[in-house]
Amino acid sequence: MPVPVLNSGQTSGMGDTGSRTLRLLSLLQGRRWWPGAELAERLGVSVRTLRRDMDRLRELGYPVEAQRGVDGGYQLAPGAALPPLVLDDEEAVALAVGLQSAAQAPVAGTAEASLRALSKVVQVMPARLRRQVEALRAATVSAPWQQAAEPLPVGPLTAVAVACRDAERLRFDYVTADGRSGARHVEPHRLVPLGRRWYLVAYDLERHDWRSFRLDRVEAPRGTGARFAPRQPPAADAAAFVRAGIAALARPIEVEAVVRAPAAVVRQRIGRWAEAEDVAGEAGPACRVRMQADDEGWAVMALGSLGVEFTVVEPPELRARLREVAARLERAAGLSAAPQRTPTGR
Amino acid sequence: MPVPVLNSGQTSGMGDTGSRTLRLLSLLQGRRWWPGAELAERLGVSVRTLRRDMDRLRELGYPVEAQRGVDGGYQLAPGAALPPLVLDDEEAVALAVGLQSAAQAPVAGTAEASLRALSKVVQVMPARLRRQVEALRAATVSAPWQQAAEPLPVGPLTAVAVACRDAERLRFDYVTADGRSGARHVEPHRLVPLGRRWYLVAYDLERHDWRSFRLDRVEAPRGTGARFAPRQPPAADAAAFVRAGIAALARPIEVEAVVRAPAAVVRQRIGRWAEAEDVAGEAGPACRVRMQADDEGWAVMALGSLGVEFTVVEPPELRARLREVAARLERAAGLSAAPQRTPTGR
DNA sequence: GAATTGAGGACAGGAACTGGCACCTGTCGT
DNA sequence: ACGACAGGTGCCAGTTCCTGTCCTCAATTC
Repeated sequence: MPVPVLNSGQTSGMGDTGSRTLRLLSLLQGRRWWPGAELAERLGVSVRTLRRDMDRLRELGYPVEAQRGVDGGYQLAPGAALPPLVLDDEEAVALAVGLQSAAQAPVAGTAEASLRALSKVVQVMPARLRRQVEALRAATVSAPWQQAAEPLPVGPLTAVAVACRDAERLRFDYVTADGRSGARHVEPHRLVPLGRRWYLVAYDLERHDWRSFRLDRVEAPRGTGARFAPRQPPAADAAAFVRAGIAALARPIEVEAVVRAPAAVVRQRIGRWAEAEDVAGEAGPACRVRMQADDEGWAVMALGSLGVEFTVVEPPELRARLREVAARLERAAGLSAAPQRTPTGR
Repeated sequence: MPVPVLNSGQTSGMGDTGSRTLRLLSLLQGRRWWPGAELAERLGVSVRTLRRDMDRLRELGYPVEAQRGVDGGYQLAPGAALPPLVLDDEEAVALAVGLQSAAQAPVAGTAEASLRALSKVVQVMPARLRRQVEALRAATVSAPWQQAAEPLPVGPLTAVAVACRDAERLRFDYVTADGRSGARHVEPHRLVPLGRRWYLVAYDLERHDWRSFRLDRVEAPRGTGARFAPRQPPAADAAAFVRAGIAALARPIEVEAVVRAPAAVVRQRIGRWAEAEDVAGEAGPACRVRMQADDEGWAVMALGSLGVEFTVVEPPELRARLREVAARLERAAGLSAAPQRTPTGR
């Protein structure tokens, strides 16, 4: 039957209490305050039964609060546990888009949880909604200069996450750092957010060893359907394993700079990607900023965007890059408005 | 047996089929594949009853798929409608953080939906989780240079959204553009995402007229508990009303530039905030970019971050700003590593 | 104090749920 | 091809639970 969501409609004679309870939950989530009479009418039951439904909800642990007297009503309050969320299509799409951007740029502790939640949603999301999410994803470049972290499509990300969760073997094509590509067949162990990227720790079934894969180099991952018994992981901490692996290859640039602004301001702006500590400056507030970047352009923009004076301390190469960008901006300012001019661009 | 959510406990004698159905849903969402026997055991019912539960779910519209034979099992597939999501605490926090950042930087069509979903979650979220969200929010500055959109705390944003949804009067302090602050008492009508900000369209009960308020200037909004009957809105399209209001005051800068890169690349990087169209360039690909910004620095960074040559066409003032930034970067590059130097900064 | 609105007990009829059993139907391994 | 496995279905009997109605309280507002 074409049930929209938890609601068969007028329900002429059917007295299915389970579905009704969910509808009630949905109604309570959709508006803060409801008069009992209206709820009863919407659910197609008597007021007495509505009260019984409320009792049921309360027994299940939902903090349904009621107000008596004139203008009384019911309301769902924050409680100990989170009730099941009943979302409509638009909300689900928004949720997926939001969660995805949260998963892309992993915040402290929420990355894994974001991914788990995202997997749950995507797994049960109708195909048409998934297409919407994919379409909107293109619009959610979180930061223009953050090209290092190209947004991953939802599908692959969650596909891998689900495979990890369910201990399902995985096949994909992988492009190594030196550009060679090849098919892989692995037993996925865990997804690790590190820096601004996701890494997959997995047991490579052909190389018979543990490997870590950069997720943005994983192409077309697909579960094989074959489940496996979890192996002894290569390290107690999967993140440590990945860190050890990538430390051997490309190490990110360690940037250190002195910025003529209070540390608080810098933290506010660059946030999680930098550490800032105030230093004594004889010319107004200043702070020392340390950050990691795997792209010089990124660091330049992050610092330049602060809008205050700064000096680069640590990687001398960065100065050349700064001059380069400065020159480019200078050219952009100097050129006439006419689009045709010297092709200095790449 | 000690089921976390949706379960009152062992329920000695009560045959709570509704709760069990939800638990089943939760289990199915938490793992892709389940053998029937295990599910039955977890739910404490016979396999026969489990099958009936599956039937129930299917009747409710959930696409439960089953696999027969050795190694068979059940799995919840994407279907026509979205089932209620059963999330744990961490996932809920991640969801709130993600949705909030999605709501902060409104993407095309998802802003309102994000906010709706966020309201639903926050409304029923236990206080301890709300504190976690608030704590994590600080870490989610979406883009360093995007200082224009200081992140709004979750509380106020959703408080206003809920008040709009439920037609509840609202009190708050408001700081006008010229710095005066005062208490307001309004009937909130709608939240409108415009540019990178939220505006509240509301009927001001003291000034007896419709006003639009910039949400980041709204302080400590709190619902009064008094509900009101919706008035005739000031305009069919709330967004138009806001647009008319702010057009009278500070109009954003219209930036036009020619960038030496394909339009597709620019769109990818600056995404939703700019329109780009390819133009014929005799020196490689080029495109004309139009964007709105209410901050010159923003525009400079957006363009500068593209990493390619460009020229500013439209606001001549922007060129001065470009030179200024270029000079600053040049100074940052030229200065010695020692932090002490001429205080050219502001 | 009256009106409103939720809380809760009692009751009777009826609907629905549960477990068990038999049997069918795909799927996979031997 | 055969058998084991696991889900699908029909049926039955017993029990439970749900629902609407009627009535009385309790809290809140005017």
